[in-house]
Amino acid sequence: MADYRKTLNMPDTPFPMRGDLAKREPGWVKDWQDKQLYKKIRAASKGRPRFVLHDGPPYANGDIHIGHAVNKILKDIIVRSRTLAGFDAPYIPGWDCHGLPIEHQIEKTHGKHLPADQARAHCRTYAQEQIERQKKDFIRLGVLGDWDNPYKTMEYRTEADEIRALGEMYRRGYLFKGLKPVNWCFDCGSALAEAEVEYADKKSPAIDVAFPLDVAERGRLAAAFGVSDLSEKIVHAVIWTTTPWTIPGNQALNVHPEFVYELVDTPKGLLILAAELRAQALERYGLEGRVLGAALGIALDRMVFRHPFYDRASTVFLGDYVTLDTGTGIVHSAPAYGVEDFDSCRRAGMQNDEILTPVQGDGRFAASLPFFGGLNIWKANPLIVEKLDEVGHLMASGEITHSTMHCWRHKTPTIYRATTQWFVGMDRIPKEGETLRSAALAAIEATEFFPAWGKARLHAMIANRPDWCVSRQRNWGVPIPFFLHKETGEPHPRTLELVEEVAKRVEQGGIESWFALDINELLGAEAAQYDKMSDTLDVWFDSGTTHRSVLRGSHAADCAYPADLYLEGSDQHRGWFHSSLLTGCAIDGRAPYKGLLTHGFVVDGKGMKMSKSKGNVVAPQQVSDTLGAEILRLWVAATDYSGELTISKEILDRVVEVYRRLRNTLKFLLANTADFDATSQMLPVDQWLEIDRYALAITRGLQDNCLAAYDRYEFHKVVQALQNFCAEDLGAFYLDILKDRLYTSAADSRARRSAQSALWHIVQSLTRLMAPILSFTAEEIRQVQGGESVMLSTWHSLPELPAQSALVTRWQAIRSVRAEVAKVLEDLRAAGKIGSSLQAEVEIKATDETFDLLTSLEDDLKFVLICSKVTLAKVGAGGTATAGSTSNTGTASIAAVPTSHAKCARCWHWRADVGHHEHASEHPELCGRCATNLFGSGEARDHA
RNA sequence: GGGUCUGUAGCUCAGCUGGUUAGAGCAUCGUCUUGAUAAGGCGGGGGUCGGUGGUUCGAACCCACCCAGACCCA
Repeated sequence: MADYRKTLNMPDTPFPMRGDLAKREPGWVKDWQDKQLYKKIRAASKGRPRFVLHDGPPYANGDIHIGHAVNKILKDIIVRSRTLAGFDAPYIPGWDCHGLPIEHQIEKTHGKHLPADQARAHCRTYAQEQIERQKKDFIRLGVLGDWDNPYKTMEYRTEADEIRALGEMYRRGYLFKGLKPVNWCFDCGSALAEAEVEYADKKSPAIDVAFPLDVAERGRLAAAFGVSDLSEKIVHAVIWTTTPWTIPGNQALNVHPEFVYELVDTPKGLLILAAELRAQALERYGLEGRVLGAALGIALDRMVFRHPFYDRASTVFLGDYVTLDTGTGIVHSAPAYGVEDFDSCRRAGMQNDEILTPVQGDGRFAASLPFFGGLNIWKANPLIVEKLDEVGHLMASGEITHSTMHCWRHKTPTIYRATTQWFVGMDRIPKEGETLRSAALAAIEATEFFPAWGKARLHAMIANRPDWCVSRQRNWGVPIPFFLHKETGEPHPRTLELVEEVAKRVEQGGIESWFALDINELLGAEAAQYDKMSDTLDVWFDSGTTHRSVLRGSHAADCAYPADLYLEGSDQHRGWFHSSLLTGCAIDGRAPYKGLLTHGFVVDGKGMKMSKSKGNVVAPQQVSDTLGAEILRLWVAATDYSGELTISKEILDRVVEVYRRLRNTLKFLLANTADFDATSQMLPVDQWLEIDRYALAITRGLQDNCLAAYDRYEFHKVVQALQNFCAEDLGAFYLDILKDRLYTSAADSRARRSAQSALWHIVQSLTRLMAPILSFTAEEIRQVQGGESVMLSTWHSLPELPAQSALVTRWQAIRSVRAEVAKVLEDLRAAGKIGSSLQAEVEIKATDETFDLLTSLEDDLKFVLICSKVTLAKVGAGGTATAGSTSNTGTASIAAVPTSHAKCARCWHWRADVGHHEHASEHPELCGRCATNLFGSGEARDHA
């Protein structure tokens, strides 16, 4: 056979079948940076409506993990898709720089006893190093943004603006001083964070103490226990404690509302004990007892007892936290020295100023405390036991070795101690407007949530949260720059002015300038009456005020307020979404965002969370280095992130398959439009063949779907749509049919240029639709085409097409018939009668409607069905075919038989006119259509 | 223990306000092609819709409980 291959228009493109992504991506990334692509996009977008996605700052500690990658990729997809949608969508990445984890990191490497200013200096340097490491990894993922000018919460200006935000909240009356129990180390003389507490064994006294019933309550008590007569005996509630030093601070007793308590007659009077612990307790006291009555804890609520040696009340409050593990089932409560004690007393209505705080920061009782004033609490322990014995309220005394909290620096025991802290009040009435809680709840209503359940989650949290404690006793943080009066503890009357003075200094020299500030410099003669606060702000206050320090501060020119969107993991309902909402409502009376988008966490293939110990961690760097960041991006996009995102070897393998399909489709499109010059060879749509117009119609359908999905941030629908389009609409249908025309008709014929016109538009549309997700590949396509970055364009504008929906309906019907034909051909193939479908001739008997439909395609029907010959016949309903294998569709009966003709050496159709045409003498192996396509005026085609 | 979610073929996802034999792509198996070729076409197999009860003429979809998992609290 002669070789006619070189007479065909074969596809040709430098776009490789394999992406070789891991190897080539770093080069592309560098190229984008060298060309300053982000800046170019900014310039090209200038003047368009702005869309601001405000970056939630990752914490500047540790290398990025898969969760960071998901977050940044989602943001990038949004920024890119909004850019392509015609917005000016800046992206200013940020970092959260202050806080305990960094401070700890410095303590680990430089020791635990560094002077504060040195520690701060190390923290600043360390944070910057971490930022650089993370930045490199983020950029590697293909994330576009202003990486040369990110925001950092440790930027001097940002620190200053945060202080101003605090001042504004103070001015509006949301800040107040209150008490809160914190871990306290006497050797540090300061509060400890959870992470600074270690547990170690300690020997403590263990004592049982009797609290006498207030005489006024005897009647109520008798009734509660169902006892008619207390026979003038003294009644005691007995508690057990390992911290005698807390007895001077006792202000209440706690019982569990659902436990059974008994009134027990003993030689030492009537004792109240939990039924379950009575026997043990009596044994400890060496007493015999007789149960007089029983009552549920709830019956004892608010019953008043007396302090064992001070003349004051100790009232019973209910507490679910009371257990029956040890002791008596009754717990003594010193609200200043225990978290549960504090909470139960506050819940019962005790005010801050009612709470007794006899223990000083140095571990000694206040001088004014009767009996024990000035004593160190540990030294006072035995004296307190003695005192209890002396007054006759010590029921038992022993020792216990148990695990208790110790300072990680000094290895000495720590205590809970109520200290003065600063709070943002949720329910305080501000100087003007409503409470912060109601303002925040209203702001939630005004916010759009993706997905919708985020609203319920945030709402529940805001509705139930306690006041926000914003003060911390730390070094590496933004200061609360207040001066407190030495006697009253109240902030200076000119606090607002002073805050601005401090802010100005911080703007110049960072938070360090506050810590270095001499109080005399700002207060002059008043200095002697005031203390300079040393507290810093909760780091959530740092990131929570970026709507002011960044959106309206350092990056105001590139941003807008309020932001269109905040996007973070679902944990941020209690984090950044939450803190930003509170500061936003306190400062501006509204949320700093119009919309909130949340994504789930990454879990392994079995739905379990990732952990080093389980060995199921997938590192983004490793995926980038093996499969390519593009695969990671596609995985993120293909996953419904509203729940958990699952990742595993198999899942990534499947994602690679999706990528290959998309890539190869684009390769085919590029290869078949390589010789097509859109500016000079593009045909107007009305000259296109019908199937090409249909292809345009479904491309528009795809684009509409994808744009709507991008608009709703439903990227997995984009991926699904692109994949189905490439596989079904293009690969299995349009392109399969098109190959004959593209390859065999004359290069510059209308038939071929029509196809190429459609393909060119499809490439334009697809390249941009995939660009937000497959950003590397989209740019690679642009390079092959010799154009500028795809990110400098907007969604492709497809040509207008009249009667589009009728066209789609019509071809949908044709495709249904085609699917039936394919089954018949498969039967023939399975029977070994044909190989290629072109070897078959098809006979379709159709009812009127289908007959007319197929007839309208004229001779081009055979191309649609990819067989060499089709004959049509009209039958009435229920008509059957006779020859070959058959299949009934309801509208047509289909038969297929192997052709009896010869195969054309060029177009591979099997036709009667092979060797029978005017050039047959020179080209006996060609068919008539190849002869006219090669030497004549070309084959006439209108439909396919 | 509380709050907010998730659970449909091996994988990723559809499945509208409950209504005929639960869909798609990928993977898998078979096969064709060798002019998208470490590609492409065609066909087949594969699901007790997490489980159990209930409401209903009818439930993947509504209700209750249970199981497994995620995030945030306690």
